[in-house]
Amino acid sequence: MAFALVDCESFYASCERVFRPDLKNIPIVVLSNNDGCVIARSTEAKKMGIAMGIPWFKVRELFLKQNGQVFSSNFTFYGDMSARVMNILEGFVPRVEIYSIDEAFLDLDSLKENYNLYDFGCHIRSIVRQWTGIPVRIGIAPNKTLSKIAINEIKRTNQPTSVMYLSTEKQIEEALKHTPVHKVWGVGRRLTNHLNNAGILTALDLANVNPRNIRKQFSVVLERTVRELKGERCLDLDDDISSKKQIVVSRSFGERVSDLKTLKPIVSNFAVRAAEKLRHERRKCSQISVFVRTSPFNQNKPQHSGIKTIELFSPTNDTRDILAATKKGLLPIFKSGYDYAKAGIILNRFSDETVRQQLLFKDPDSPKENTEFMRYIDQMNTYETQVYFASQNTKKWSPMKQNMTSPKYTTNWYQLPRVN
DNA sequence: TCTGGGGTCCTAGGACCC
DNA sequence: TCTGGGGTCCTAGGACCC
Repeated sequence: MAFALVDCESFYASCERVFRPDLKNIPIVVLSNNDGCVIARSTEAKKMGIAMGIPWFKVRELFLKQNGQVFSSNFTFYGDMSARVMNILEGFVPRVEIYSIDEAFLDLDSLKENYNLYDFGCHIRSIVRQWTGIPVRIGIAPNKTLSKIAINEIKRTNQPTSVMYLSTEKQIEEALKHTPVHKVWGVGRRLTNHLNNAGILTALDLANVNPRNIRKQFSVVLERTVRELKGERCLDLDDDISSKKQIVVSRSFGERVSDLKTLKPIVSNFAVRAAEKLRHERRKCSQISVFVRTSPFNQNKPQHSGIKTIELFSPTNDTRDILAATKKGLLPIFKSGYDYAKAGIILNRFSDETVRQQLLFKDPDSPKENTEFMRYIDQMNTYETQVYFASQNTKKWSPMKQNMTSPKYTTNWYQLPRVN
């Protein structure tokens, strides 16, 4: 009984390298939107001491002086590369859970009993590398939490094959002994403090406590973690793609926004994008939240954050309904006199697209809901937005600063790589 | 000067019901 | 005048993840 965790090495940085072989061995960092902070680093950049999440302005000088290469984030490209990797993985076993853009869990229980899982891992790794150019690590263990531990062990010991199989109790114990408790999946900053105070410093310490006591003192969540460290399987694979529960579209602004006239079209853009995502998932939603907030880093300026949730009479995925609700939600939370730094839309309460609720009474704001109509708009906008809604900001998707983006190598005909 | 975006799960407490 | 106890559902917020 085992799960495998496949984890792409420095994913965004590796993507940038696929079509730029000249960047081999060169430190690479990828920045968040607005070129705000560092969200990915190649091994070389990590060695330079560039921390994850650090604001770019703090390390810029040092990094460029040492001939580092920097990229603005290019999520269209990374998303496409991710889909290619996941597609390959889905060819190996029937049950795959795509956990994040750069990680997937594989259920290996369907394989024959005498199958050599370690060799299988090496095979997967070499195929993914050959077909996509992306290097992956593969951790194999009896459950999800331990497969995460296996990945950490590959990093810690610099395992040359990048594959590790924790099968015997002795191997597991050895790995746990070397894992500080804050590296355990599900143990964050708060819990680390509490656990350390209680004398629990390593994953092995945590594995040796009584799960019932942990539940009483902490939570069921941590109890499950403890049980998994002991080898029990508490977390199953979730390979149901329709199980998504919410869709969020939000951005920080490149420049602060303080008037409603500017804010409205920006938020409308978020709503349009959220509705597109919802239709792409073939779902409808019946609850929409709008939020705005000032920058929490700007302590000497007045702070305000507001969220308004709008309930819909019947589920919809029509952009016009979502725009109408967004407008209704934005007005009560907007207060003038503040410099807003971020806003967003959250869609909740999903149902299947085919569900159509009949209204008992005809409501004056009755939903516009026209699936066919929206389908045509989506088709026209597949590659580039051609049709806008009147309330949108047609110039830019949001006021965002981004200057160092690589080409959309794999998704745009005009940006294909050239061989000279 | 400059600090991401998109998710999940759990819990406490309020509203409401009988 | 006196004013219960037990339950469910919902929401906001916290903690965590990549």
